Amino acid sequence: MLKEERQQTILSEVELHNRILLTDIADALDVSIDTVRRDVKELDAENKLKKVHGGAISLGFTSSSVRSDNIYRLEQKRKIAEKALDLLKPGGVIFVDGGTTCSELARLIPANLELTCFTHSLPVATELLSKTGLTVIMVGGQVSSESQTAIGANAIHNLSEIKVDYSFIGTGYVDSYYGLTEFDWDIVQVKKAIIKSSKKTVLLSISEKLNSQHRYKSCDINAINTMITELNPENKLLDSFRNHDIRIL
Amino acid sequence: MLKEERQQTILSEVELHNRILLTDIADALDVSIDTVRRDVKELDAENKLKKVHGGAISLGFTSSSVRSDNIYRLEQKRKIAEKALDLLKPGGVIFVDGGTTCSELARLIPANLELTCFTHSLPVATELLSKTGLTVIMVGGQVSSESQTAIGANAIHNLSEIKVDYSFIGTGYVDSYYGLTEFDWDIVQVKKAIIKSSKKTVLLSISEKLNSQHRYKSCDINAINTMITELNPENKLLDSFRNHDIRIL
DNA sequence: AGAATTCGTGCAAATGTAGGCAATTTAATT
DNA sequence: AATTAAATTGCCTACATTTGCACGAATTCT
Repeated sequence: MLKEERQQTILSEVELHNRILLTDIADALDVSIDTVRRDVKELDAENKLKKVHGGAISLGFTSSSVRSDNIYRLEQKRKIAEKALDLLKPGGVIFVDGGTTCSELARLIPANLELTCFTHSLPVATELLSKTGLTVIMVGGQVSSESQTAIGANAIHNLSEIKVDYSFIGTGYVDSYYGLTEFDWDIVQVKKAIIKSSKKTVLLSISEKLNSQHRYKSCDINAINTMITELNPENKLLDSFRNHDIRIL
Repeated sequence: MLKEERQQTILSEVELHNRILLTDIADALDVSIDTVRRDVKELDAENKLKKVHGGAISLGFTSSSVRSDNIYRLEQKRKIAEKALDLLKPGGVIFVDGGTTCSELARLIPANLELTCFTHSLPVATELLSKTGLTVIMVGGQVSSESQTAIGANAIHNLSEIKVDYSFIGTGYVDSYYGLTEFDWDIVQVKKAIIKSSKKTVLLSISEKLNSQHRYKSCDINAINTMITELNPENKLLDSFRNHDIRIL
């Protein structure tokens, strides 16, 4: 049997079944496992498949990091996300909300950090999946096409059964007097559930949202333990939030 | 024997068998290995075939022709998905499994069809969200990075609380005797739960997977109500599935 | 934590490759 | 027809690749 031929067979098997064992292939092709191992190593180097312990898996599954390119105020959001990273500790359990800022946080989480991440956001979950150290748990429920997050009674019920160390949430509007508010009632219900299932809640918000409000209220401002904006913590714009027992980063 | 004639023979052998061994050809044509080697070298230079260590392979057979970003056997999968579309009725409630074939189904569902879709697959959910008529419900749970689907006890529990009209599932391996089998134990548990929560189960599988099996079993073959492959329903390859009360499309 | 796989490296045997060389065949020219 | 030049072929040798095995290290499973 020719080497090329063998590698082609291996590739087909991987594409067909998504995953293969070296032992199975060695058995099927009647060559030693070392040979298969070497083949898989080569194919991996050529980016034809992904080598894993004991076998190989198809690339088609693993490689998808989707991001819509023009995110509003991306630089500010990235700055916020970077500050939030400091709160992450190995072995921690966190919740990551939907929205572009939280997605940016998800993107910046180091791949090797050992962390358990809950989320109800499809894009965040997808992003987090590329990090090897993470355990990702999707909170299910009806998915809102607008926010791409699970909402509704089911999601809220699922949230009621967990308790995380930190939740990182975004908000539509934030005001030191009116607290966190939203345009959408369903979203508000979910935010409430998230906050309830968190020991500490971290708000990620660009400064542009400060001192704005809308019709439905997620929580009072002092339900927030830590607030992160792209601003310097001493910035005047944050003054009105200082006497609320909130840590400002 | 003329050189031209010999090279022609080599070429047709390569086209016929996709590959040849230098030793075989030398033997068959009763010339020295060196001569064959030189011939193959020339043919390779003329791009008539690809020379490899120990022999030659047909150009159409080379791995470089299979780019990894297009899905394996996409055309066949699309054909399957199109057949599956006929089963969808307005107002129906369905479950869509993960995997490339089911993703293709998700992609082809008409945007205006009024349908409630459950899924435990992140890519499928994301795909379905773009259709306005659909209600999408994500089944939550720990997300497997390999399959990008929710698996584990939580997902299974969530599945236990629903009952859908049709579930469209894929499988790693299918055999008329051994039934549906998988590589991964966790996946099997989820498939079982999916089947249990469906009134009818539709299997989507490309014919290449027929008559293959692996170690863990999802279900007997007659747990499947409808089986869809890219083949014509009358195809001989499907014969072994006919006496199992399965509708074959 | 202990057992069982799996991995990676080095090694040796077998097989395949490239290039030089001489013998033979083929083609062309005188 | 004889001669010469070119091409082809087979063989030989030195070198490269491939493959299976052994063994300690690393990883995963229970």
